[in-house]
Amino acid sequence: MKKVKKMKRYDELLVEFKKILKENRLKYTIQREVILKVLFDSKKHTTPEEIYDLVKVRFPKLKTGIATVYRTLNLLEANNVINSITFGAMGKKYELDNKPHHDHLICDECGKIIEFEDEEIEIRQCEIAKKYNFKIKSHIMQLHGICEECEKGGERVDI
Amino acid sequence: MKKVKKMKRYDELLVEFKKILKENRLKYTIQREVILKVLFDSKKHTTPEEIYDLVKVRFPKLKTGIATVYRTLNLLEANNVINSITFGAMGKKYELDNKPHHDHLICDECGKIIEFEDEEIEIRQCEIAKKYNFKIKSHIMQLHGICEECEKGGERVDI
DNA sequence: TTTTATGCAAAGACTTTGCAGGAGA
DNA sequence: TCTCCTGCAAAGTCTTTGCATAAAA
Repeated sequence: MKKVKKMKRYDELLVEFKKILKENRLKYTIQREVILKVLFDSKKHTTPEEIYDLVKVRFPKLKTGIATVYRTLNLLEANNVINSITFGAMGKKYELDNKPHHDHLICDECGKIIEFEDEEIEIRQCEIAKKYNFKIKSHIMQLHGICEECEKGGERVDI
Repeated sequence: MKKVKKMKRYDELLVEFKKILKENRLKYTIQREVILKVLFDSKKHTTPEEIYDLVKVRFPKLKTGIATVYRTLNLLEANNVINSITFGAMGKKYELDNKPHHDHLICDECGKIIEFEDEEIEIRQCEIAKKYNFKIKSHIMQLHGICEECEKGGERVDI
């Protein structure tokens, strides 16, 4: 039941990604790799628009279109290389599926996201699922509220 | 800490809604009530489009525009009369905030939503929040997977 | 050579907004 | 009367799609 996920290095991730491409008869392109790289380096949850901008800044010679970003994100998500998370009005954000399972504390004031893991909750979730004969594949848990800094009147932080 | 919410009758809900309108110097209109009524009667999570259609079917004489539906939903949500929940690609859905706090099991196959309550998880969430000095205002927990019927190869159900 | 990707621009889906007329307080 | 609402249509977002060209296999 318990699946421990080890943080992958970038080269491992790339090998895995190329394998997925091959299995689906898709082609390796520099745009696809660059988007993966940007996601790998991003330590936060990132919107398609932000990814597009990062690609333009870091690889200015490569003319990458926003459509390719969307297409690649959909591809990566469909193959479980990345996850998406949707906040109220803030839209969809992506992160690499490259760390142990975790959930999120989200500050509704500054938008900051704090990640945490809690085995006890995971266990309880399995029990609940069992009660309903439901087979859990994934879950989303977001605790919304006000973070310590905002409570004290801190500054605005980027997510 | 523990706030037990009793299921309200429609007349109680309406009184509360009128109070909110008054407090915000907003006007009572038949469109606003009708949208609230449709939400009250709907036992499922409902999209703006569905609410719009229901209003047209149930109150055909009233020419209600989709813009009013959106405006009213935003108003109701801002005043915590309704909650919204966002599923992956299925868009935003609303439900009356009129039952004890609960979370959702969501079948990725047929889209069915099963609601459940679990005090143990709520307690654990408070502990986690305390650890991060985070003040929780609300939370979202969705367990995604396959429901019993779909696992057995059941039929498609509307949410 | 064959197939799939890409960028661009156009189209789509969903939601919000501006406005003039209409309804509530 | 004065203010807020409404429907309509137009404008905004965000995302996807069609197409001709370009790049990978």
